[in-house]
Amino acid sequence: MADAGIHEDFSVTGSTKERILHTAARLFSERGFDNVSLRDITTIADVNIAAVNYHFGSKIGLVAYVFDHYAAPVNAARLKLLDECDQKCGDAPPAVEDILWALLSPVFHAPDNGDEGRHFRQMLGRMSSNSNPDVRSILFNTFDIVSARFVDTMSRACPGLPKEELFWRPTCVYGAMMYAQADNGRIRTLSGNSFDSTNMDDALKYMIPFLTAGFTLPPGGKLSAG
Amino acid sequence: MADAGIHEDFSVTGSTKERILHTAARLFSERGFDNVSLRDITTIADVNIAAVNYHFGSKIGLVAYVFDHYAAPVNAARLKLLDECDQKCGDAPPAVEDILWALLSPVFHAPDNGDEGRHFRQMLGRMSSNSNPDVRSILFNTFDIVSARFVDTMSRACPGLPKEELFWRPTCVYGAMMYAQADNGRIRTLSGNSFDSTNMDDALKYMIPFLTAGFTLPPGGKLSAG
DNA sequence: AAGGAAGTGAAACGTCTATTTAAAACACGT
DNA sequence: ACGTGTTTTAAATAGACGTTTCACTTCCTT
Repeated sequence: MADAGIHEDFSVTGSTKERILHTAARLFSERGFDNVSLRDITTIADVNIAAVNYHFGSKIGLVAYVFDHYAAPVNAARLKLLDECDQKCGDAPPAVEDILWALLSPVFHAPDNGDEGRHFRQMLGRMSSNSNPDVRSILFNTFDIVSARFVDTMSRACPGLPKEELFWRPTCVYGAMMYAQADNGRIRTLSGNSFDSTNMDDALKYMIPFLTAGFTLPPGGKLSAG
Repeated sequence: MADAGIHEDFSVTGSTKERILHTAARLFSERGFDNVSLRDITTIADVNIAAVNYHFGSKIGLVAYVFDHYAAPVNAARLKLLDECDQKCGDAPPAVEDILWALLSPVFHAPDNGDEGRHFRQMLGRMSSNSNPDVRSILFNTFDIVSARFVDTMSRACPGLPKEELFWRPTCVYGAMMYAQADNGRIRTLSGNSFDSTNMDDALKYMIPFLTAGFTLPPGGKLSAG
């Protein structure tokens, strides 16, 4: 019913509910939560605005559904990999690098996901610092279990690490992860944009050694070799 | 003129322009840009709503002013410290740890700033992933010079580092910095909240060794000592 | 003291927002 | 073909938003 001239080149196929879901994921990934209106979504999805409240209850219900839809398989993969970290090492401490891989690879190394994976990553990065209480509780509920599991496994990988370190080191990890996901282009222009900074295999290849080096530092500490 | 009953316990003293400035900084730091209305600000600041457009032109003019007001001394301090990095080492490469200190300490290590420093940090963390084009250009204009200088100095500290590394490593640094600044409480509850995670001396104490370890890694690389 | 700029005040502007209503269209088992 | 539950539609609702207008007061200069 809407003017065909303003249709985007992204797919707006499938059922009404699916079109809303995919369009919402794309717009949330580009503009965050507050800068996307239901009218934006329903216009591009070529759907009546009342359909959102019919299928998802409210705008916050929509974003909760979108989050769960994309986060569920990611979290499942993370927990599976964290399980393997524990099994692989027996009674010995698990490997820091494996734990970081378990946390990062399910989000970054998903070339098979195509646009969907990228939309979820950017949406996450965009909303990770949103202050809306409803958005915050969705984020907490979605990632609390795997975050707690990550810190727990990491504390066993680094026995004797004081709790201050177990706060600031994961803070560095989560910050780096979120910032890389949002891909807001701040750093790209400063470091020469002649290469593909959207290659998420590179994100893993370069970030995991970086974060591993920080996390394997002795408590409080300086590196032995300068 | 507004009802005295809803006054906050923060200071709402000074001129009209100052009251708007300080109240805006506080609210932006707590709720970001989109979730703060001019009516929120002017109600708490006990000021007529028209005063914002009179003194600052528009809402985006206000946030630009607030940013510049707080960022200018921080950026000056950063550039001064980066200059000292270069001078100290002569022709030899500057030290990675010193460069990170130059970037981080002016924001984190400012106990003398009190509430103002904290408001600026959180505001920065909250808005670093905002997608509003006007907000983005304010961020770019405010921090581009010092960011470019940071990457440049770091590239001389790490000669031979490929440009992919000069993208992903600063991404980790900026991400960790922004996430720590926003202080959204995600990690705190997971690592035992029995200590003071708002101590910004700790932020420097623990984050700089972490990030230094990552940045001093050989290109592409594994650490020599496991 | 007079004049003029600077600042403040109450009220309204038009636009956008999420949400709701109720009627119409559809799908489908009987 | 009929009736029933589900989905889609157009229209309207109430409220929040940034911004503007203009009359009023305050303050400083001459």
